[in-house]
Amino acid sequence: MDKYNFRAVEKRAQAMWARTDGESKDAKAPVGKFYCLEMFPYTSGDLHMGHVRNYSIGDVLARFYRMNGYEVLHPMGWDAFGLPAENAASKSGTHPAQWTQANVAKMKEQLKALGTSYDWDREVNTTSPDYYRWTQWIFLLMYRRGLAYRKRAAVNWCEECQTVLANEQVVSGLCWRCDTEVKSRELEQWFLRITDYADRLLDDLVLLEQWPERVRSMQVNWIGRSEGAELHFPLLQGDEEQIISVFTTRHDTVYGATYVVLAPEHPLVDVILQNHPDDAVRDFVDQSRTIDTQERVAEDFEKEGVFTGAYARNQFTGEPIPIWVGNYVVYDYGTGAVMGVPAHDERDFVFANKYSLPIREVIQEPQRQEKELARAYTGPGSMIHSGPFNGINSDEGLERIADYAEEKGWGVRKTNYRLRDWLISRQRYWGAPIPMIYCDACGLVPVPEEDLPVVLPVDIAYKPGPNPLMESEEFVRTRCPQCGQPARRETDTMDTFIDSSWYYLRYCSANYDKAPFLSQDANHWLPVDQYTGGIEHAILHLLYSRFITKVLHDAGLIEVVEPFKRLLTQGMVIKGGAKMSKSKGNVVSPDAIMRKYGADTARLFILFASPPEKDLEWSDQGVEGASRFLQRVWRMFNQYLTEGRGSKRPVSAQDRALQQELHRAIRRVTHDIKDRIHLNTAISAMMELVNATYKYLEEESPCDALVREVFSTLALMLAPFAPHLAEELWASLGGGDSVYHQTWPVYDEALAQAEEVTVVVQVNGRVRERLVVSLDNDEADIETLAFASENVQRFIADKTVRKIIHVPNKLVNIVVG
RNA sequence: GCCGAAGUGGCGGAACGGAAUACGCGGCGGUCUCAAAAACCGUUGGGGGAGACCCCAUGUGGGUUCAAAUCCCACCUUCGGCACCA
Repeated sequence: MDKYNFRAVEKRAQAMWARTDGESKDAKAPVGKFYCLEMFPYTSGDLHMGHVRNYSIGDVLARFYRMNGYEVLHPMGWDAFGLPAENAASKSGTHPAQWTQANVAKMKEQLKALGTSYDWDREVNTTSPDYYRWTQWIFLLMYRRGLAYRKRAAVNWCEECQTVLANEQVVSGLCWRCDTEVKSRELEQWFLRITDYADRLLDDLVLLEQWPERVRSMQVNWIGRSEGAELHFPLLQGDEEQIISVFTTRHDTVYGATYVVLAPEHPLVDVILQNHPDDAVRDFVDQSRTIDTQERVAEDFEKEGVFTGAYARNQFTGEPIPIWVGNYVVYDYGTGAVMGVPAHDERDFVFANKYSLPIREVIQEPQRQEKELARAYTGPGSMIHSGPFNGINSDEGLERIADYAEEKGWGVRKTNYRLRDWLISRQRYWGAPIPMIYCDACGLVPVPEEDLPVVLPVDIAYKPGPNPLMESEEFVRTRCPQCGQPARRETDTMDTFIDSSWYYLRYCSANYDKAPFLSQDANHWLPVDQYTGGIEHAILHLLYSRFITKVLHDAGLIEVVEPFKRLLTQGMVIKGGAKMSKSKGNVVSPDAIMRKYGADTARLFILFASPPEKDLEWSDQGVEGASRFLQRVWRMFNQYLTEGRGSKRPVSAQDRALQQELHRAIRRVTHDIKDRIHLNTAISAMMELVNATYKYLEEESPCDALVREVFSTLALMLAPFAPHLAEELWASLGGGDSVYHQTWPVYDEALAQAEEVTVVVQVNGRVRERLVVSLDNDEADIETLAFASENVQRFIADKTVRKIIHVPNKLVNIVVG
């Protein structure tokens, strides 16, 4: 018996696709459009198993929708700017451009070997001037719209990467790329005003019904909207004009505010120190200011404070209250100052007890027994000691106090966000240059659109160390577009997350050279119907892309407000319980697997082993199993078609049973791909059909027409998963054209229905008998049969029948007691 | 601490109010073979019983229901996000 030769089969199929490339794109009279997108890879050099998983899932969907008559956009490209290219260049002496190009070539070959069906006519590469020209264009658009600006601020600095990082790129105090501890540095940098969009980014999450809950919740956390009020506490001594503003979400407790605390960095601290010089305070402030943010948020960090000697007025009570400086107050958040309400805030309670500050209860805790307050009560309750608000419930008090504060001018309603503006400057070479010019006379001048792209010089000798752009006279020296005088170019490049935050738009008009994209193309294809990629981008890439989409929408360039309609975040590929990594030595190379078993097996295993969104444990035996299944299918076809044992004869019960299996399989495979994207169960449905067919073929005389129907359907259903084998099987059935030019099989509900069903008979919910009866049998007859069962009778015995639950064609439950 | 996800055979997982353990892996037995591999067939949650059958089991404990892996409440464990955020 011949063995299935995957090498020959894959070669034949790929040669055929190369010939017919482009044909499948032109669906005649499409039933609709389907934009099927997978996150494009960073060009690190090799495809890893995570990519194989990602792109296998996407390819199944693209092929499935094509066969279902959709006009499918399934593009691929390269996220190719970035630091690893520079690091590799430092190590090997290859120019980042060369390194990148070589990697693109290799990865593209690997993708093709995997049998993916990308539309390579739309390939994009973020390092190509044809691409980053438009990245720069988008930057200028944002600059014009007041969304790109420079400011001096404390920023995250990674010593290893020699560049600054956005907040999103600092993961628990470490650089997202190299795990180096991030330091704070005071620098002037470019920012994008993503905070202007905080509300919309948060509110529009409800539109993303087809996103995983956890991604949405991560974005909610990240944006961190907090609604409250800013309340004013005028300084009593010294300069009466000075006001301390505090942010609070519990302004209902303001009558209990017995002190205020300033962050050590707060500017008023210095003002107070001038009026109340005190060495102890000075020392405390100086010391606190040097403590690292990292250290400050540590679990065991001791909350400490010192009284400044100054007082402010709580305008609600009219009382003077002491002003403290506290090392736990974060200058970056809110106003950098807080009011202390020890009775109703846990931190304040601890702080007040430590420094013997007065504690005043202003919310009555319902049903409290003890007279003494043992800990802060943070729940709602009736307001007390709160002047005109006594007796009001604190929930309502929030509104009433806010109104009162605004009326009196003692404060305003205020919403705060955790989200910070997006820091996009990078002191790196391998990125898109920020298209700005510094002129001594005119100041900051944007590069005129017609001068784009600002080309990244690639003919310079790359060497490790600081950004070589700074030393490139040729790059830096330019003329001011406004006055024509000599000027300098910005040498910082853009965060590569900008490149990837609009690539899905570029695909729509990949070869258009007058604009980043044509609105009509974008409006045709967007939103992306199905976006597939790793969970690691839950915040970074997905938040930035949503932001850019909204900006482009506001500029009138696109209709959609959200770019990705349905999101699938695939799980990691792990081995031995850990993520595959070189350092752990548990990496399985896709090349090796494809060499040994072929692309179809690699795809099938990775899709079968786990549902897409869960982590997938790699199993060599599982790969064997996938390979065995494909062999089994191939052998079944080969054997039957060469032996030709089929015959024409009247339809038997066995024929009917197989036909039923067939239609059930179509129903399940279709539903599992389309509605649930549970590709593992779709595959198991096909396995069941193959098992049933093997059993059927063991019979004396299989019905030829039926076998051929099963075979051709199987070839069609297998096509998205094992594209090469499917092509071979289709050809073996005499189908001339590619299997992808066929339409997806349709199931017949009536044929999927069995003529005989098993009805379960329960007594008090426990199964006691199974009846095989014809479909839609008379209910009374079934109940008679049920009661006739000896075993059922045993459990009914002398008890009284209280109730009979009858679910047609499923079960009868006899309740006795 | 807050938010989210998940706990099912030896393993990956299926079922997501109506037969728990589909499918695959692994194990066991068989056919073929001098033998092995491959392939094919059968079997495989635990316990009891000669057997018909019975009992127990979906992280733990309650609840709703004729019926719960599935719905509700509480708890435990694991993973992920956020966090002196006022």
